[in-house]
This record gives sequence, structure tokens and C-alpha cells, in this order.
Amino acid sequence: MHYPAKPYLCGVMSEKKVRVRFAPSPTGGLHLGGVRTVLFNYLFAKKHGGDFILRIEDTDQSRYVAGAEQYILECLNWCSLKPDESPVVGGPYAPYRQSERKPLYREYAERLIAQGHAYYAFDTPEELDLKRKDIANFQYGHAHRMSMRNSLSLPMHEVEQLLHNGTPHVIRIKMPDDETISFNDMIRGYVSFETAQVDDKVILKADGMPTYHLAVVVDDYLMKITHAFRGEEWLPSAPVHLLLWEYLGWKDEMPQWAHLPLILKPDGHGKLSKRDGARLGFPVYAMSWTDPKTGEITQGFRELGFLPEAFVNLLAMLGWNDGTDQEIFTLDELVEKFSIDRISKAGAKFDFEKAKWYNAEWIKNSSADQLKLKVAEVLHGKGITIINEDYLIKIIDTVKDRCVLLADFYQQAGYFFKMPVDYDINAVKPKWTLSKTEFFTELKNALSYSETFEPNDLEARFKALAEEKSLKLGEVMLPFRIMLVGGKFGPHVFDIASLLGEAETLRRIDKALEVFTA
RNA sequence: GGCCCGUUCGUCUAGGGGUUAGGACGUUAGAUUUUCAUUCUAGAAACAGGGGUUCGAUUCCCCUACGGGCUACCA
Repeated sequence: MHYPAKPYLCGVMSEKKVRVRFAPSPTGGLHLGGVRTVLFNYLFAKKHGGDFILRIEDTDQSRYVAGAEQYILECLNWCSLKPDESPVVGGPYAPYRQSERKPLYREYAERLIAQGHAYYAFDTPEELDLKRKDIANFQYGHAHRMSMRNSLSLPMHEVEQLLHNGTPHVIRIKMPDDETISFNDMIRGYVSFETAQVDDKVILKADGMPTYHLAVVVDDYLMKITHAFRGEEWLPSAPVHLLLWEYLGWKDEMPQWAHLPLILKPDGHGKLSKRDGARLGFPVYAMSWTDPKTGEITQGFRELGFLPEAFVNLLAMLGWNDGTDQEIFTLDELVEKFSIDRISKAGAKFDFEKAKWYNAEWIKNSSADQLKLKVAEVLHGKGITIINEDYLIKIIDTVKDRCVLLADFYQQAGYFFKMPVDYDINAVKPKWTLSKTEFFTELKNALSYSETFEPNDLEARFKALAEEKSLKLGEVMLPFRIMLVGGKFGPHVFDIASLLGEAETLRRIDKALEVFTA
């Protein structure tokens, strides 16, 4: 059986309004690959004037984690990828939590049984384990289903008795013995499978909840999803979904599938996981996540000091490009330029160095005004309270080119608000001389004999005094910097002095002199 | 093991039957900056292998190798 590709009309999308969904399972922090899936969903929807829906796939009650759903919502909000319909904003196809749609699924599963496309199975987990141990490569499928305890193998009266007694059971799809199922993936093109290789997946669990397989089909249908994006790890179960769409009689309304390439570990191989972040020293989650049970905190991109614009930008470039050399994109530009046929097929190893480069670019290209709130927050976290916004703006403008992460603003701007406590004493002390003490003592007068406190003026006075004292500029510039900043970094030293102002500059010279000559 | 997907510099990728195989990150060297960073210039660095098809394959086809995914009453 072949499911032909519907014509994929890029930008035309005449017949139906585009509707896509992101359907995470609320089991913990949101992985960067998850955010990329959201992003591609969102970009595709917005590009085609469609809707982006958030649906919570919480069908596994044993894996439910408190707070995870709220966390996901916050992530989307932080990235500005706001759903048009979701458990919180609601929508015409509510509820958007599968746990709240539970009663709905059984009916469809029963319908499949009535049609002979599914069956009850009474095997206990223990029995299944045993079989798997007994028979190498055991698959619950055409080869073994008749030797299991289910409504296909058992006499009808026995099945009725078991059901009547409320015996725990699941419902499994009955895969055809020997068919070829194929479809046209928007990213991969023609893909095909032999049904004989696929097992009879459980579609309704003993607790009455559907598994992903049933839930995704029923909800995508009911929610009128037109295009389904998901990670490549779902490709092997696609034939189950395809068959379900057909058996339920909805084949003509099946969404077009797009299986996204995976994001891989930077070293070695395999899917990128939370553990890799901890091991290699970079975040994997969008935002910090605290495990409610263990209290363990996993740091996220947001808390490490990434701008959401940069995060979205770098994620978009992991597996997609617009065909030009452009690498920095705003969300709006991405929406405008996004196209599925420019998504690559191969998985991408995550490169944290490049990720940081994106953030540095975004910081450099942002205005001080755009950054001020975030920088103020960073400084505030270090005990610095901003009282003069104009001052902060000027400082951001002079230091933002040297910051890669927002947190760097503390190192790069903190000394504008706080006199240095620790000095890079080794850079000055060994070469300190009495004439330097003299120089700086007199420098205070030299600098204060002026109505202005402009960099050029300060520099001229500084140089004149150095010459007068027969000191090489290099001998006193660095000490001056360390007096004001504490270390060997920062913008031009006279810019710093100018920004600091006369009183503060003189104060720092005094204080540092004490330390240097002690 | 079986099935499915994939393979261009270290990494992300552009390209596509005839190209000096392009860009970016990182890296190396130099310039600028009397700190550091930014910036600028230059350099090293890739079509997995073997068969076809073809006048010609990195590009199309097949095989192999390698990598990845799946193989739960998890998603």
C-alpha cells in the first residue's frame, strides 16, 4: 500500500489552513532538540499563515513530572514561540492535554477491533518478559501472536469471560502479515516499510490510556493537523501511524509528515542528552530545570546568559539554511525565509563554540537599550543596584563587544559600579617604584585641574605628566588601568576614567596607591 | 541480530555531471588596539571506499564500510 504524496504547495496552501502541533511529554526539562522542533513547527505555520498548537502528551502517568508542563510553556514564551492554541490559552479543539481526553481514545480502539484491525491482548508484562527471554528477537506480530493470549488466539467465550471479569488487558493493532507501506516524507522523500517487520504495537494500555501511537493519530485528526513534524526517531513507527489513519477511515486527511534530523553529541556519537551537557560543560535544556524529586538542577541556556534571539537563531541553523551565507537571522526573517526543502537530512553534532559565537553576535548587534534590563539583572544578581540608567546605557555601549554571555557583563562592567576589591597585584607590584608613587600622587592634581573630564583631555594630561617625570607611558598605563579596573582587561583606560568621573577616579587612585605601596 | 535513515574541511554547511569545491565556527600567522576583547588580512583544512552510467563523476545508480535511529502497556 502506498500513501502518495499530496502535492506540497509551498506558499500556496490553497485548500486547508495550515495547522501544526508540538506535542511534548511533560517529563522534565525541554531539550534543545525539542525547542528546534517547536521552532520548525512555528516557522512553517507562520510562514504559511497557519496555526501552531501545543498539545501535552501526558499519557504515561508513571512518567508524569510536576511542573514540567509549566516549564515548557515558559520555554516557549522565552523563545517567543507562542502557541495559538494550548492548554492555557485554550482553543476550539480543547482539551489540549491527552490525559483529559482519555475517554475518547477507547472508542476508536474498539472501533478498530470491530473492524478486525486490532485485538485484545491479555498477556501480563511478566509473560511478555518471559517470551522475550525465551525467543530471540521476539516480536509480538504475525509470527507469534497466535501463541499469545489474545482475542485472536483464544476462543470467543473465553475472551468474553476475561473481559467480563475485568481482566487487565491492552489493545494491539493487528499489523498485516505481508504488505509494503510507503509514504512521502517532506524531508526524506519516499520511505517504505514491510509490515511483516513491524510488531503489533499496543495502542491502548491496561490503564485505559492510549499509547503515543493511537493518541497522535486520533488527536492529529481531531485537531485537524495538516503537517506533522517530529524527530527522526519516530520514523520506524510511521507505518503503524499510517495504517491507523487508514483503518480509522481518515486517510484523506492525514497530515504530511516531516521527520527532522537528530541533534547529536559533539564528541562520539548518538543523540545529544542531558548527561552530555553535564559531561562536556554546556547546557542542553533551554532553561534551568530543577528535578522536583531529587532537587537536582540542570542549567539551561537562559540562565547561562544566552539571549533568546541567539538561542532561536542557532537552533534554526542546526539543520537548516537559507542557501546564502547569512547566518544571523531574527525570528521574523526566519519566518519569511523558512522552507522545508532546505532542511538537511543528516543529523548535526552540536557545537557549543559556535553557539557562543551566535550569542556574542547577538549581544554586539543589540542596542544598549535592548540589553539594559538583562544586564541590570545580571549586575543585580551580583549585588549591584543600578540607579542611573543613562550611566548603564553608556557602559553597555562601551563593553558589549567584549561579552559572549550575558553573565560576562559582570566582569566587563561591574567595576564601573564597584571599586575593585582584588587587584592584579602581580602585574604592578614587582615593577613598582617610588617615582610611580610620585607620578600617581601628582596625577590626581593633573587630572582635576580641568573643567571637563573627557578621554582625550585626560590622555593628554596623563602623557604630559609622564613625560615630565621621565616615565615611559607603558610603565604607568597598565598600573592606571589596574587601579581603575582591578585587572588587565576592559576598554580604553581613559574612556573608563571619563565614565567613572573625576571624584571616583581620584578615589580609586588613592585606594590603589595604598595597596600597591603597602 | 532485524528494520529504517544518513555520509562534502575537526564542527555546522553551500554546491552539484566539466568549479581554483564556497561560507561560518574553531584553529594558525600577521596588522590594529601601550591591557584584554573586538575588528581586519592571510593560511592550513573536506567530497568514506569500490563498482557502474557517461566523453567526463564529488554530483546519478548499485554494493560495501561507517555512523545514527528504532526494536516497551516511554514518548
